[in-house]
Amino acid sequence: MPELPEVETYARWLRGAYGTPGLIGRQVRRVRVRWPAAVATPDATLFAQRLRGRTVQAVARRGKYLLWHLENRETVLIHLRMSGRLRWADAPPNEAARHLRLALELDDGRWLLYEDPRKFGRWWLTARPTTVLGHLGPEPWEISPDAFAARLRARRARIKPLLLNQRFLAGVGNIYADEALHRAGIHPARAAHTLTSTEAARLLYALQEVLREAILAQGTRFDAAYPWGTYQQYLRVYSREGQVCYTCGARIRRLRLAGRSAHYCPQCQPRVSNA
DNA sequence: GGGCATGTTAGCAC
DNA sequence: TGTGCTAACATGCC
Repeated sequence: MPELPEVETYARWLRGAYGTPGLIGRQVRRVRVRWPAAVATPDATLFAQRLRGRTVQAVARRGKYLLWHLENRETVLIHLRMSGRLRWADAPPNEAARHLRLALELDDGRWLLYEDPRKFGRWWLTARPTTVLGHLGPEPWEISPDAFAARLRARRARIKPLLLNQRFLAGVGNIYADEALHRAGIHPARAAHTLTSTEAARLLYALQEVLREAILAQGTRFDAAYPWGTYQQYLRVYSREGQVCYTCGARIRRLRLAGRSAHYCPQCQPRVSNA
């Protein structure tokens, strides 16, 4: 579920924003792995051994990954995928706790719980985070409009699935891809190389704006999978199939592209160039 | 029961 | 090599 704004919100929360003490400076006292497959590397037993006693020096984000930099130069990486979530608890997790996959006790007595109903999320502990992150493309604010336009010209894929490709661009998921394409007036099935440089620049700015606004809103809350966020009230196309476009009054449509839903306004986002 | 889901990857066809 | 399609991962919701 979480895309860049939701993961960024988690990173800020783990740094102690939003009124709860964070993770910075805390030592991990105990590690309980309830679902060993949640740990990608090393194996769950080794992961627990190596993480115990470590101190978190900094929390960062890259794309949709959360990063904890430890005092021994190792890094914890977490990808929440579709349904992973984190929360604080004051007591050890109940043995019957449903969906609990991993739990950490800190030196201040609190527990950080990782729950993941669908079991898609993964944790890594490594001295070389680039082995996990190396494939990621730039985030939308790490590329110039000219460079972005040039990369689009080199691709024949349709623009919407391309925006979801983390090698091409890091951090953009289904919600914000749809929202940015609508804001830029670009049809999701347009071939990337047919975008003019004007359209490419408009799309890049739209991505930056949508993500920045969503971070300010602490992300988008749809169900129990993500506890915060108010951006759902600003969505203009995502999950609005059949409803009226706020811009032009046409009915929002849904399209199947690369196995994912694409929501768009047929009037604001024509199939031909809109430069 | 069927279809859907804020994510990612592998295998295969073209 | 790039692209698209399907399945897989595993579960819950409508």
